[in-house]
Amino acid sequence: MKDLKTEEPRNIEPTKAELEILQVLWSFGASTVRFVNDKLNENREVNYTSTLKLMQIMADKGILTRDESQMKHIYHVAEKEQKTKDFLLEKFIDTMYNGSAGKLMMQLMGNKKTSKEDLDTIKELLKKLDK
Amino acid sequence: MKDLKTEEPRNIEPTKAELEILQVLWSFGASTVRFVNDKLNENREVNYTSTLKLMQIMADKGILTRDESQMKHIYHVAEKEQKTKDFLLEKFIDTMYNGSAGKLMMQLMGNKKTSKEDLDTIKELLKKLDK
DNA sequence: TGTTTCGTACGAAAAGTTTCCTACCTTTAT
DNA sequence: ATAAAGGTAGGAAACTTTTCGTACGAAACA
Repeated sequence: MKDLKTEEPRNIEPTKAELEILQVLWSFGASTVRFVNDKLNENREVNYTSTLKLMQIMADKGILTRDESQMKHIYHVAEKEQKTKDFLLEKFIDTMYNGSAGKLMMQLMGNKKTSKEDLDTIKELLKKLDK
Repeated sequence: MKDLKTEEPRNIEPTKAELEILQVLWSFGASTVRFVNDKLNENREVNYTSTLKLMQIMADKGILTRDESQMKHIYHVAEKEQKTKDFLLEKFIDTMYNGSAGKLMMQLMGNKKTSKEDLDTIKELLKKLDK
């Protein structure tokens, strides 16, 4: 058995179901299992104990930490949201665009999903960066 | 063997291992299993029959088609590369940025991975789009 | 011609992920 | 005080994905 307590906080790739949970915690902050499960059930049916189990596993992996001082444990995301998103974005760019963020940009620009507002936002950002 | 021929060509989400194979085919074009397996083995050890099996499964799912006229079957990607990438990018944006391409853009701009060249490319594109 | 090499096909094992049943404890309401 | 409601914990089942062993046919070659 590996001693998980001493493991380095290597970046872990969350599974699909884990990502759903992270999204809830990112949006609403530290929460109980009940709260997360309710949120998940707005989209699809999940049994309470399934969510509990998953969050326990995530705590074991170090993705979440929890406050057990109360009966209703409160789960926190261990890493900063931005750090995890940076990591996942980088992986996505690596696998999909051979590591070239520029290629991704270009795809975004030619994408219906990218609105005029998005483009304006970019122009603003570019101006700032130029200074 | 199940009759998969009548399946609708719904968008399928490739698994991780399937994506690796798609990347080889996207880069090098239609290939034999041997070729794909050799490429994969440049990164990690995989048994030939594992790759074969996976590509057969992908053909069953409709992700790949194959030319069986020769003994060495040639596998082709069924969908246009861009179509699959659009689909996967959209899913990524949905789960990571609540569907906002702009948010992704902003993250990219603040990202170390985005080089000056990338930014210049964007400026060029923006100019073209303005016309 | 025989043997070695290289290919496909198939099934099942192995590994990874997700779901939920059951047990049991604490809090709340009757 | 008891029942009901709601909480955690653990293990196993179910499902998905990945890997590979085995069988066997075709091609290459000695």
